[in-house]
Amino acid sequence: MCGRFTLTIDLLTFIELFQIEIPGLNLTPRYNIAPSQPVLTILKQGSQRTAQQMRWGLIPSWAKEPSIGYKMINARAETLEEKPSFRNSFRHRRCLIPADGFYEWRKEGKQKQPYRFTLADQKAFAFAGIWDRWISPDGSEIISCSIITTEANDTVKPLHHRMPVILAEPQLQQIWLDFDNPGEFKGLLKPYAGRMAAYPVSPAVNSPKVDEPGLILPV
DNA sequence: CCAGACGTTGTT
DNA sequence: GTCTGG
DNA sequence: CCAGACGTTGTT
DNA sequence: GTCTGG
Repeated sequence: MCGRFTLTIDLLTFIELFQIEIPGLNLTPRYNIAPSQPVLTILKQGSQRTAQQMRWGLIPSWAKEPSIGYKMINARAETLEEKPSFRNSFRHRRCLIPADGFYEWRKEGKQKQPYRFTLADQKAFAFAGIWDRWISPDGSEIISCSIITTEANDTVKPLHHRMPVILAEPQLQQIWLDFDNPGEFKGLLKPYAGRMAAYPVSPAVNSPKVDEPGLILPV
């Protein structure tokens, strides 16, 4: 599962890691990115990469109401090829969603204790994402996205049985954007096999309105 | 044929 | 309990 | 994901 | 838009 994440890197790191320069991009560090908010994504445009702000929570093009997006923040890797809401996006509209951490919660007594997960080296990575375009009755457009989930790996398993698909290697990220043959992606949508780190953080992160550096400090 | 759903997570 | 908002 | 709202009537 | 249920 993935319902909250972070992206705290600076612009130079972003350019080096994702091989894309976006004129005028203001990469404000984010410590609590929540569903329904705009997220920074990377997609392929011809042979180039381009960046696009999207709403997190995929609204299928045929939806009558945009509120359906609140239920579409994650898409299960196991059923991507079948689900009417995701299938065409999976085939034709994949994206990378840069991040350097994500949160999971565990009930501890009556409290919900949040934990932050990162790669062991703390470097930024990308979630595998899909997107769609929705046109409202008045003609305005919303581009929205969903984060793919898979089984949890050994680091996440103690907290939850699902985790987002993490693409850490630039080569895998490129394949995710490029493939047009299903055989090429099968290996990508697996629990992350590299080393990760996890630590408890302040419950201040529970409120999606809070977005400040203290949220990623260990408690 | 038309009507109605289309999703995930977590909890029981 | 369920939906919307962030 | 979690937090917070969830409604109508009538009055200003 | 496309699939499932009736």
